[in-house]
Amino acid sequence: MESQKNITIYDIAQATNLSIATISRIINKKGRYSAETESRVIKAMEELGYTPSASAQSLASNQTHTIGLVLPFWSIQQPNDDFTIQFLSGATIAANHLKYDLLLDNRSFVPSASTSQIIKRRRVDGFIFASVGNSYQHFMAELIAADFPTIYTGVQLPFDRNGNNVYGGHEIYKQDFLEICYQKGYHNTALFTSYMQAQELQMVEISRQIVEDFRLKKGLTQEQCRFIMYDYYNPKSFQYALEELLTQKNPVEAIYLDQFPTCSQAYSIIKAMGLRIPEDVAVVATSHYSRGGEEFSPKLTTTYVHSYEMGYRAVELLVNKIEKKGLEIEHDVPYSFLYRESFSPSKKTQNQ
Amino acid sequence: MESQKNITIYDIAQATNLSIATISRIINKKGRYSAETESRVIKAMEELGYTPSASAQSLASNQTHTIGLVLPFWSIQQPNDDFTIQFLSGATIAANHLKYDLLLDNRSFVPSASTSQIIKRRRVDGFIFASVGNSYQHFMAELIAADFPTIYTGVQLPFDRNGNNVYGGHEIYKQDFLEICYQKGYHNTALFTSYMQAQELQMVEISRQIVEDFRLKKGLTQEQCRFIMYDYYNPKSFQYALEELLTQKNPVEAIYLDQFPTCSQAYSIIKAMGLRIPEDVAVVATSHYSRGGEEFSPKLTTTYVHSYEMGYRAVELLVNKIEKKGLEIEHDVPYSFLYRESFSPSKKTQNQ
DNA sequence: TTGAAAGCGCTAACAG
DNA sequence: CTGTTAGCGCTTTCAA
Repeated sequence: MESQKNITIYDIAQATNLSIATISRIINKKGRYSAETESRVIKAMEELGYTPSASAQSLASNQTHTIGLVLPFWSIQQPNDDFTIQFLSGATIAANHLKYDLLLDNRSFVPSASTSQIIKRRRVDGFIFASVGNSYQHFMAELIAADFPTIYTGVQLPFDRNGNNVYGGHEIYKQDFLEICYQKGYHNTALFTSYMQAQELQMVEISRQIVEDFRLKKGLTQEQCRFIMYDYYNPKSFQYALEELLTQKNPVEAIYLDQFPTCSQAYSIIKAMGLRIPEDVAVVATSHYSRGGEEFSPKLTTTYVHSYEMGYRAVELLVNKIEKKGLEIEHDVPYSFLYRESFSPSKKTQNQ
Repeated sequence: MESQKNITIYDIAQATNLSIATISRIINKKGRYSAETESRVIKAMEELGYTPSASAQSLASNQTHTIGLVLPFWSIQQPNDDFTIQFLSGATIAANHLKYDLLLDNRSFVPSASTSQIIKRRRVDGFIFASVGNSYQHFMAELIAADFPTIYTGVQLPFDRNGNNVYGGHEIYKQDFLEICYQKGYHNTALFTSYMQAQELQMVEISRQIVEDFRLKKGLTQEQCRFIMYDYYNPKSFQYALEELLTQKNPVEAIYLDQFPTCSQAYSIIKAMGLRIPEDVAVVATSHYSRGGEEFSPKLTTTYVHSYEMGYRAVELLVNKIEKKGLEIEHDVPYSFLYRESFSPSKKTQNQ
């Protein structure tokens, strides 16, 4: 490895007979300089293969052009997390466009760290919290209170008065499913929620609440609108639950699932019982990428949560905040109800 | 937001009546200083809420304590990528332990960027390329040639003389599957490989090659050991292929799949034909997390690729390189063949 | 339009 | 064991 002297802004100042101040202006496209000077400088930079040092820039400008990204806690190995990977994709692309870097910054938020320290460390210009649950609420509250650029996913939090969130319809799409079923003439429905070891039960409770609220609102019985929690890693648990629903006096006509593997299982079970999808029972599930569901047969109807878009939007919103551009950016990323074969737009016509 | 003066190393030098040099030594646990001084300094740092500025440290020390992580190109939305998410988890944890940050650095590698510029930008101390395919080989070659700390996943590349890779058995476990079937008395086997739009066909070819090589080695016919490529998003394509294999004169006795959703489909199809797993046909698949397969019924036998471990190991190796510790770290992360119900350890005994 | 010079906050010889 | 001092490479007034 050649130990050649690192070429700096001084070298290119020298090469062009200009001062480093001018070079700096040109690098940052800031202040005034003649077009002629600019092209001369750019030429010199290319010839000498000059690239500004990121840390020198940060130190002098007090900006890092870096976004801290906090993802759900990693140490527990869990099955496919489409949300995270899609969110990450979108965030990466957006960061590229806006010329920011993404720092995976779970490290800043160790229990001992104080928010002010995190801010003062000046490692990043802002933070994005992607679906991290409650564990980070404390940090988020402080960050937001300190007016440090912060964006998080999900519904707006009580302590957040400025809408620092990007919302993908999380609590909404399950409600909508129930509503749609109700309107399309599906009379017995069930909403399944998976439970995995060591996962926050809070999510499960939210779903349970949605179902209860819906029942109340429409005056439905437990039988007409069920909430069912099952153990993800115990296929029998799901199987028994589903089989029972399918064989009772008034069998379920539509089910909602939150995991693709479970959908596959559901398909197996239903077919094994000699029932048809969607004629005998309709199936709907959550997906985080657009084609999710197409690999099923019959193709699966999904509530497609635009996780990719959410990641993109989160970065846009954050950069807007960091650079105080004051643009009006929509915080809401609506999900799509993607009708496919497993759920008929109308219950009435399906048996024709 | 209070515009209070930022507290720096000078402030804490003043508060303790020491010089900044001593403070710096204590921050970095480098050089000599008395225990008494140390505790005094630490106390002062806590009281004043001091945190060193990351960019100042980088500028002065020419180290960033940051690792650039390059993941497979994101713009194409694809289904669940367990490898990536697990790899990322492991890398995050390792980086935490070793006190490094992870920078998602697809941005450095835009077509226009030259490797030397990337290095000179000094944004990171080293790079990890996780399963990025051939698109980055050019960069990797230059980086390695320039002796810049670099680690990548997969088999060692021809231009890499130093073993800068971490290997998870990728080309091996499919071979092993065939070998195990052969030994256990499964005589007709098929290895399925999914094909997704816009994905590199190269991966598919590697699998095809494995099958051909195995046939040659054992003197098997096409019927005894098949390679089958199917369209992931066209379930019928898989279904027809599998049904045919199952109904021919000498039906397949064991199949290998590379996608979980496809496994689910296979289960459906097999059961719908009135066949049993594993008595009539055994099923094995790749998984990237340990419990993957348990959600199937009967539980799925998998070749469990330790992606999490690979991520962890990659970071360890890279840091070892960056800090020139010269530790002997194993590059190989063996996969595990996890026997579960869908594949009997012995074909002979299963019908008892 | 350009230049001079004072930092930004920290590290690392070197001297004591 | 501790202090002095010269950078690290760039940004940013303030003058010219």
